[in-house]
Amino acid sequence: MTETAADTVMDVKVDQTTETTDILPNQTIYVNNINEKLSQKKLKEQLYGLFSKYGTILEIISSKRQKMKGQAFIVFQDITAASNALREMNGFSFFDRNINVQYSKNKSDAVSKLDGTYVEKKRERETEQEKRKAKKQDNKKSTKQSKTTSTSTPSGNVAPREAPPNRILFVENLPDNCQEMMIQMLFSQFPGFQSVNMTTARKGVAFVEYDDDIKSGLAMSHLQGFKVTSDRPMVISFAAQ
DNA sequence: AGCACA
Repeated sequence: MTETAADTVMDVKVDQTTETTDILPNQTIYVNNINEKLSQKKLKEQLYGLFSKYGTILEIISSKRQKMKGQAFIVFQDITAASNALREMNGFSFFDRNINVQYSKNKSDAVSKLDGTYVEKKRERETEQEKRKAKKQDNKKSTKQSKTTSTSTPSGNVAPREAPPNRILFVENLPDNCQEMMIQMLFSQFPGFQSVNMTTARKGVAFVEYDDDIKSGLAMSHLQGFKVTSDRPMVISFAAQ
């Protein structure tokens, strides 16, 4: 009796988890497929009642515009609250509709204002009507202005750097008297924390290492703009490769 | 279906 290994069939259960992982975690959740019969006031009341158990809700945004009907943004204070709400409430039957819950694509203004990263408005604030007309004029622009003047960075205007996700965070705009222990206490409260490195060569910056770039991103979203001192919001970016 | 905050 010889069993050939070729006869053993691997019974692989194909788990087609249809997770919407195309959007990064966000402390704001985007809800759609909401019954459009609800008035704005009633809608917000109901959403508050349903979602406040997951954590502090900073704000609920909904609009009566046709484009925005049946949708709402629920801004949580914590990303974990948003995650739990998403997990539990996606597909929930709400006034005879199964609501769809995702992370918001964008950061809410309410969050940016708390972060200190809120930028008032773009210079050219285009209404949606103007956008349509300007659409045709959307030709090539000289992309050579992408150099940011980062020679000297004033303490109030440091912007996070554009970099792909990295498990190591680059933290800057820290006050001079900021010590490594202080940074560790802040960042170690988030899962996956590994270490802090502050080089004496550059003051006011630190590198914080996590298990992976998901964990580091989560910590960043929590601590972005955190003011170690009242005039110094820390600026966090993914470290350069 | 549809990602805004005036």
